[in-house]
Amino acid sequence: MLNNRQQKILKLIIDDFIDNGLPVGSRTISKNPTLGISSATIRNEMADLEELGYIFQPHTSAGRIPSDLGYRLYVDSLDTERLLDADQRVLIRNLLLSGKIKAEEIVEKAAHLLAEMTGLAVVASYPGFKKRALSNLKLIKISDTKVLLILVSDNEVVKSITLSFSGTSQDILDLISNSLVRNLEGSTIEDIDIKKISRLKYDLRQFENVIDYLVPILRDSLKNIEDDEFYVDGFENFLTVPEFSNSEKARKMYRLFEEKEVLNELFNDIQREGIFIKIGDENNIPLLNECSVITTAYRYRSNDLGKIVVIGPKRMDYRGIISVVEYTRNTLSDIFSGIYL
Amino acid sequence: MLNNRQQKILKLIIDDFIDNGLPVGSRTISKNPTLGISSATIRNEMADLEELGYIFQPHTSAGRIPSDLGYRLYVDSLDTERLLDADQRVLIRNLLLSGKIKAEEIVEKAAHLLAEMTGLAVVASYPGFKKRALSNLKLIKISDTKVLLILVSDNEVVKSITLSFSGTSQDILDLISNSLVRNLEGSTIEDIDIKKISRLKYDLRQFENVIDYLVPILRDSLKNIEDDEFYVDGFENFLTVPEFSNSEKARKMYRLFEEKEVLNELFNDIQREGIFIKIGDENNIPLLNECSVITTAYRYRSNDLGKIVVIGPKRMDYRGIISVVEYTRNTLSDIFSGIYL
DNA sequence: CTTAGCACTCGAGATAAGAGAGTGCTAACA
DNA sequence: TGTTAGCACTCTCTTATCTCGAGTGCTAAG
Repeated sequence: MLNNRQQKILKLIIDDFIDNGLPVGSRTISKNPTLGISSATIRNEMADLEELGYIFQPHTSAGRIPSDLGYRLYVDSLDTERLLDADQRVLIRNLLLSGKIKAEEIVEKAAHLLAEMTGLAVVASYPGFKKRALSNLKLIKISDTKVLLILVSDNEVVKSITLSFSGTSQDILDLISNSLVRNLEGSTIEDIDIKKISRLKYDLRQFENVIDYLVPILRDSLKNIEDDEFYVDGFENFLTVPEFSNSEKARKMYRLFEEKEVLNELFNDIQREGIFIKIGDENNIPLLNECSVITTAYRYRSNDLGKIVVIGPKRMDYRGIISVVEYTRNTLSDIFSGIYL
Repeated sequence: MLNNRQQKILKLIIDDFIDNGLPVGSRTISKNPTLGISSATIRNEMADLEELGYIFQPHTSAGRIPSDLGYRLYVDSLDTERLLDADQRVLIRNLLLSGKIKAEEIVEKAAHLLAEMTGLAVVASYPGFKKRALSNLKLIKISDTKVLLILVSDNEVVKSITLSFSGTSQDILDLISNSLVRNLEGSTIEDIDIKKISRLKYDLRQFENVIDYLVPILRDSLKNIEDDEFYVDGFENFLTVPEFSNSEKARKMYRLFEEKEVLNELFNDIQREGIFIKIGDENNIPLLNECSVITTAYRYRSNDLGKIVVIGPKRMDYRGIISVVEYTRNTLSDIFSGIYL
């Protein structure tokens, strides 16, 4: 569609606009020595690029700004070769490996790191839980009226639920826990139903009344487990972007990051393998029509564990950001897959 | 110091400024029928109030704005009698009592509720943990290389810590857990030291090597427990306040809520019983010099459990907000003290 | 002590003028 | 046929100037 020179000009326009945020004029481009053509020629090419929909003018007699289509072509033709130097790689890996070993905390650290390195907002979902197999379970007495149910999945994620449950000793809870583990181990957590739970009745006939009391409570709390917690970081970065520093927009953006339904929609959007980018109107969520959204999934062995979403203005350093996101995703996957043990 | 009429005028000025956010002129005040004096007289009084430091003019020929001192007098002379009607009380109580029974979640719900009802930002600290006595403990195997340590305090708060610890079965972990509970129960969590932990050696001589491996890991992780988690809600409200919608200020504010050291400073400030208010420059944190900060502690029986801090512009509806904060605090204390069981 | 009257101040908003960046078009040139 | 210099034109942004009006402080009379 576009000839070589047009592509080159488009790239120069977008590079310049990403750097400066101002409409790019023909003179600016003509100064580029690798091009060697005058501003008048550039103007002609620009008029063509505009007609084709890759750039537009905010008003007559202004420079050009890339359209969503322009950004799309730009992003698709980026060579996403290794951009990070060894130092940066070591830095990311060491930070992610240092200290924390709780799955949630590692994800949070990765998201925080990404927010800092990209200067954008980052939302991450925690490792999935409901679809995983149960690997361990424990009931712990908290008070006379409360018991904590701890569930461990085979991907090493832990959830705890407080139950209203009174008048049982820790010893009996231990027996029940052991029996439950024996009976439920290996089941997918979302598949645990009352039948499976009820099996423990046969194990522990002597505590029948306690178990009759416990079973419905257990069932209800297992039903209520949700995989819809998100970690948000770097929102403040939106406040520095001129396009969003308008208080009303900033507020709407903040709201967006707090609403689980919207985040669920964002996270459940179809996506390709690897790094997936949606630009402007390509986003289904209207509020993100002025943004670009970069999504990727971190993995446990060969299954998606959770996702990381980077959100920023369309005017962002795609190359750099893609590199950082990709390397962070890979490192995270490696950590969860036990490469670094 | 101030005569009756002056106090009345000051109150009217502040009420008007809180409502409208614009400097208050003498004519506006003179319209008040309960006063029955002309604007010229008001002007004289205003000049006196200004000389005494209770109000000031943003520029010559503008109306008056309350100073910190003015707000202080205003707040101190508020009758904080019951302002909430029965409906609101029932609403708050029911919302806090519905559903959640995990301590952290109840605090979060209360903070969220406060943020919504006051339209301000709310920061809450979770129930204290380190200074409480240990009431239960459990080691749970997560994977071949990780063990989860669950600690329960006597005020029913639960903390979990992931340990790097490999090659032990859940059965042995159960034995160790039981012995640890026996040996440590009742100790303050921050007082648990290597001596106390080491006692379990005598209980479980047959697992001596496992225990030698575990003891330093346990000690280190107990040392690292911190009571410095905060829940923040309602930041978006700052984005609607004209005084703060300036993006640079908003960003600084956002930062403030993310920095643990600053929040620690905020929470560890001296405070009186009940509801404690700091206005403008009374705040030690420079960023809050344009804000009023309302602090209160929720309690477990007769000990402070954690604090709730409401932060907003100095121009806020003190009466209404104090009432809501107070009632929420009391309800929260009642819930934690077991009144509603 | 209170108040009407009045000159004065100052910010906010409207209007106008100019500068400057950038365009599209035309005509000449290689 | 593609490229370029030249030029008139457009539109935003900035700055300066003016006016309006709310509000003040002061004075003098009630």
